[in-house]
Amino acid sequence: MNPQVEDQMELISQFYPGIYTQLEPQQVVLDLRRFLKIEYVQEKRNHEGGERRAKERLSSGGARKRKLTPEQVDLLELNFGDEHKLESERKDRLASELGLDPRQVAVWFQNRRARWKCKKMEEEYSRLKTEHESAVIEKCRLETEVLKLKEQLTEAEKEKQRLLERGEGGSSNSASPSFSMEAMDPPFLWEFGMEGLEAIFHLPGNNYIHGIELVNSPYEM
DNA sequence: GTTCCTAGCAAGTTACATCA
DNA sequence: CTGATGTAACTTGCTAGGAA
Repeated sequence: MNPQVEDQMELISQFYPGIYTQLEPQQVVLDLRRFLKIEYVQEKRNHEGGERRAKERLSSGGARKRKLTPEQVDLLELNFGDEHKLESERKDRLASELGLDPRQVAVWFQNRRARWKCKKMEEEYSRLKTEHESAVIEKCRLETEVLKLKEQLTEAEKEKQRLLERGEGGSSNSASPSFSMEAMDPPFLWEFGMEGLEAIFHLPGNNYIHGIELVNSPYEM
């Protein structure tokens, strides 16, 4: 038998006399470590505390994983609803009321806090996801609007160019090749009537814009 | 001030019960 | 029987308080 197993057997024989004698030592060590979870290595740092806890666990039933009754869970949930933290006094009182080990109550609260946090994170994720999706939709809508406006701007500029060319052809006093509001005398504009003006400055949906400002728009291609 | 012990917690993991 | 799921119990690493 290797020294470590020997040590473990000694430890086990102290706590659980009579149990190991009927079985192979290796099997006893494996089984007891499995079912009673004797933290041999960890107990080195806190040996006495570990022994005490191991004994407490054995005295309170030994076997692990006992499903709590609905009544026990109800009372625990009720207490958790009041306060997520569990001070020592409340833990002992609850354990006594429920007929459980105080450690079980502590473990239940730890697990319950973990589940609560997990659920909160899921809710937060869901909320952020919805927000993100709304933002993406709004971004698409705005991009589409920008495209439409660019098209309208292009059309307006083409129309402006056509009008300028017609103006140049019919009048010899217009020397400036570039378009500007200042360069256009009111009589010149009025020559084309209201239809000509609207072709330049009117946008569908009652959106009137300033031609010059749109030319310098940040959305310009 | 330092060391040791104890208790509690979060995060991650394991083991078991239950169900489809 | 088996895989998925929920959860009790455990492990690890850390912190804090009290006693020696």
